Amino acid sequence: MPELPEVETIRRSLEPVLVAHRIDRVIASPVRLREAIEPARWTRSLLGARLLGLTRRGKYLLADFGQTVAVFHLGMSGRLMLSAPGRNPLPHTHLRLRFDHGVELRLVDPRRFGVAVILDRRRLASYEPLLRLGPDALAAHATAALVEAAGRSRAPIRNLLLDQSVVAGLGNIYATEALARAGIDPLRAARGISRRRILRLAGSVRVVIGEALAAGGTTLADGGFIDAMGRNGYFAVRLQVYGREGEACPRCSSAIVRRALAGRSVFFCPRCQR
DNA sequence: AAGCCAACCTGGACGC
DNA sequence: TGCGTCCAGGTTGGCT
Repeated sequence: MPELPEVETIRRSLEPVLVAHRIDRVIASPVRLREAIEPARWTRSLLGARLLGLTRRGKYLLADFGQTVAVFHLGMSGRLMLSAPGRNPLPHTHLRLRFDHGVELRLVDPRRFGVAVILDRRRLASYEPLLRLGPDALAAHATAALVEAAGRSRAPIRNLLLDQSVVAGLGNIYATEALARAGIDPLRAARGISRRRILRLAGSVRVVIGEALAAGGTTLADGGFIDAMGRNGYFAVRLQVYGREGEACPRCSSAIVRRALAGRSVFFCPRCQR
């Protein structure tokens, strides 16, 4: 579900509410997400700890508690939400962190593809999933990283955009939309695309992510994404091709096509995207 | 050795 | 109503 704009939207909604507050209760379920949650470790590490800051790397959210850092990834169905401690938790609530001003942060993740780990600050730098990430899609050198990787790769350009070790933060929606705006066929081998067009694609990535951020992310019809305050994102109405199989391309009115690529849907206009 | 793909899960939408 | 099938915003490890 959440790609860079959604994770950043969540980060921004949590930051003013939680930073500088201490945790006074931890309720963790020993559930298996991508890695197992260890309740005792969460309690031991976080009880009494003050949240110093919230940062984001790609789709990962990092909560800095000084000694320790909590690392979150929301997978496909994860939500971080704020609620009053007394309210009944939603099904699939795996983690509840109550802060000293009576606000509770809850991690809900039905499909359990997410990540919630507590790391010693010293071990943060050697945490594999973060080590693997390429530059953040919003970082200045993301463009250079994309140009460089595209020059070496025979993979379809859509797959390259999804590869977090090339550029971190893009998922299927924004990769698909960036390709539409750049007028590039998602199935084309990265290496076969001119440098000039890859540069244009890098620009489209930046524009799409920027617009999605301004809209507070993408909430599809199923209502999957909401920020920590329960608000929708409004970028769905601006999607040009994603989820629009059979609809008219906004530029040329040709029917938008859906294909499976690496087991995932990709949408494009066969006329505008070459 | 890069790149495909099944697997990890649940839930919702759809067809019969 | 119910049951089966397909699909979903992500990542990884194993295979070719």
